[in-house]
Amino acid sequence: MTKLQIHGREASDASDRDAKAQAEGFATVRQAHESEMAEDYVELIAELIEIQGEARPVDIAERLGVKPPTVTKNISRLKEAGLVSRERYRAIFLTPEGQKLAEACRRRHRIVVAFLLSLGIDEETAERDAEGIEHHVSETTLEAFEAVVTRAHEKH
Amino acid sequence: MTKLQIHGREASDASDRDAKAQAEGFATVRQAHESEMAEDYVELIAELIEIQGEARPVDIAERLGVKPPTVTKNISRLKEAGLVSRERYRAIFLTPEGQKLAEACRRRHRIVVAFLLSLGIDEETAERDAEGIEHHVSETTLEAFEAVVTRAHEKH
DNA sequence: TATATATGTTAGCATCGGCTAACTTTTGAG
DNA sequence: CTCAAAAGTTAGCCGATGCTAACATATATA
Repeated sequence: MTKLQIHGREASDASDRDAKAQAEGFATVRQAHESEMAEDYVELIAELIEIQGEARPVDIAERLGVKPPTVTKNISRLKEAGLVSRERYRAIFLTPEGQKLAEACRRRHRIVVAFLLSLGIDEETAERDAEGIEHHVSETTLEAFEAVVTRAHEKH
Repeated sequence: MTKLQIHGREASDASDRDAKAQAEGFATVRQAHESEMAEDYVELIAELIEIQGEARPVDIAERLGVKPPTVTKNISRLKEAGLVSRERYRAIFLTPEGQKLAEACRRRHRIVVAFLLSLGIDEETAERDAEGIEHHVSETTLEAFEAVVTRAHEKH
């Protein structure tokens, strides 16, 4: 097949690689979206257990801004995924795996918020943006954020 | 109703406000997700028109890492939304509104990438993370990013 | 110009994560 | 202890965004 055709694709190897890398990037974002629900829930459940001693659907629904049936449905998905344990009508607990994920999410969240604050962004915006950004930050970028925060603290 | 009950919610006004703010944050993230598809498509269409002279479904599919029928379906959604114009089996064009959105997205994308690079992150990771992050960056945060990039450039 | 191949569309399906309405269970106040 | 209200669940709906299989159209080359 001849190269550089007008319609029949395959312009060059370079743009093929570009396209592939781009496609992988979008795939990564789509995967991140799939785990966002789980991450948001376990993070919130850990938070609620810490401040209230237990996590109940009604509180989760209120804080996520969704209705109780949505929470019920998603909690059962998390149970299937092995992240939470629970019996009908009872409070929700994290499995060891869920705790591990929650801990990682909370660390990441803290770092992203601290990083945004260190740029001079106001607290409310920092929290809001962090909520969306945190799910899309690679470990590499997270470490860079952490370094900035540390440096900002050193300069007190 | 008495306050600070074990089961009957309403712990305090402060935590009520917290919960509300948190819920709004999650709502913002969900809204961002709804516009992500449109933003990714118009951004990519503008890019393809620039580098190839036209945007065809096959290229969009390849670069997004999805199958052609998905592109057909989403393009028709964008057409309904008034962002693209097109006739069956022909290349895709952006309406003035679509061009405006594409331009805003590309500017935001450029800033986020430049910002991550200025933190010392490698190009591939910067591109990958930017793809996910860009949809969740408020104008406030974007300006802070821009300022960091500008300062980094000034330092030669 | 005829036709094989590349491109594009349609139809039909699945999953995810929202919702409302209606029902069940738990809880706490009287 | 009873029973009303709060909390939780179930059933059934919707829209978004993916997919495959089958079909339609356009294009380029023999």
